[in-house]
Amino acid sequence: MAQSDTVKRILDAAEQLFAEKGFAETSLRLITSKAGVNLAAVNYHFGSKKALIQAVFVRFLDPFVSSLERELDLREQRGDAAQQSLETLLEMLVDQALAVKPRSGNDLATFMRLLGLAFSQSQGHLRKYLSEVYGKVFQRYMGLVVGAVPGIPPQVLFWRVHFMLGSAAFTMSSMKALRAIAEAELGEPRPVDSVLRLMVPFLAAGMRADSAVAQEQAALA
Amino acid sequence: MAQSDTVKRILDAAEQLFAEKGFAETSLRLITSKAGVNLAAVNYHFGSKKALIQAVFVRFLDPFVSSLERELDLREQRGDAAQQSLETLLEMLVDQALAVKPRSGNDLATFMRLLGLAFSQSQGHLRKYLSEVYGKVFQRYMGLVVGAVPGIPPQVLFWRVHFMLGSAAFTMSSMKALRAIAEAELGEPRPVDSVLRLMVPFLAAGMRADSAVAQEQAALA
DNA sequence: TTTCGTTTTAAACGTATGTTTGAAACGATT
DNA sequence: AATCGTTTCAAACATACGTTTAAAACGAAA
Repeated sequence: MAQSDTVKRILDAAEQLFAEKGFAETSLRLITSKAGVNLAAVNYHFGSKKALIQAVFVRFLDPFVSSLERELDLREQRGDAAQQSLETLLEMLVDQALAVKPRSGNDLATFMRLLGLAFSQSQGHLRKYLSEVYGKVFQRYMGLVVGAVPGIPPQVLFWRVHFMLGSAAFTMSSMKALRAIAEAELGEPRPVDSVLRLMVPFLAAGMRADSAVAQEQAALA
Repeated sequence: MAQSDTVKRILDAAEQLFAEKGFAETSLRLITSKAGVNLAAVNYHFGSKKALIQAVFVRFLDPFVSSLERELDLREQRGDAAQQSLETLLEMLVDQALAVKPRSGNDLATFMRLLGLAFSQSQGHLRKYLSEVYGKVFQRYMGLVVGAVPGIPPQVLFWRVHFMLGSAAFTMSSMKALRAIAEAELGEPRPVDSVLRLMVPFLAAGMRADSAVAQEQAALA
């Protein structure tokens, strides 16, 4: 009883602090004091700070990836998997992200920020771990994305996928700061989920940009 | 004589190491030992590590921003400033970046990575400093970009600009790793400058995506 | 109530960091 | 050759971190 409670308190505190300050900038002392547990509890229950970081990601990524996988299965057995439009595929991702039911004191912005951090701030160990655990689903999804953009050479497609990834990762990891700027400049900012949906047509249009032009651009170095 | 030499050696070492490992992960001891100078030299010549980071950025950003500003002046007095196409504006940025003459042992990838780090890894002090020093040019350029995409509501434009920024920042700061992956998957990877040019049509198409669709997407929350 | 594995605790350990110090070396000027 | 401001240097300082330790507290089972 006490065990799972301490573990949960640590995970909650770590999740929130990581999202606010990043990994390296968040010390175990800060985490444990916010969680109201002893400093040594992290090493006792998780083994190390690195393992704690991984545990935080597993806890919030597992439901997301599971539900994404279920949705992929569903669409595959409906037989329309191969003919998904790019927009539909991107919307699916947004919907799955929005569908993850938030825990107490843990809003969508926190989820988004962690997702962004996973790419932008991840130390070697995290990137390796995440690609081991979730790489298969990621590649399955990316295969569909690639299939939805016909007529683009593989080399160009590779980079465009990562342009897309970068746009999403940066936006999500800077979501809080960007919404603050938007509020100062334009008044009441969009809700987080609305920003996510705004990305869909932007990314889809970029993926579909004329590839002949792209090749030409890139050639005249 | 000895003075400027030590300063330059420190800046060179710091620039390269920052680009390789990031700011927090690069210690002063590593920098000074690579530079072949005494540890205390950094605090003597720059005052602090933060000031050193700023100095590194000033040294490589100044020529870039100056030449960008000259180009903006040129186009403005030619009178075609207001009617620049988005592609032309983006190409201008790429060309200016490519035109910065590399110092010894300092290639384009290093420059790109630092530029990416300026957005993705910047601590508070750096972001604040950079926006103080270069904010005006940045806004001037962004004004042209916004002007080149008519018919998009300001709220949507705001977010698309940052989608663009994110794509560029992420790609540049991960350039080395991504090129390594591209090599493993697709053989001989594109040169760095070619990747930059590949971004232009992708970003331009995203910026011009149908905004009615975008609004609609964002509305059905 | 005693026992025994689990969990919590306060304290210390070892290491790494940025910074400061005070003396030594240097180099141009007088 | 003596002087004096500048620069270099080895060493120490102060602090923060992740981790380990050993004893204490706990809680269910015997």
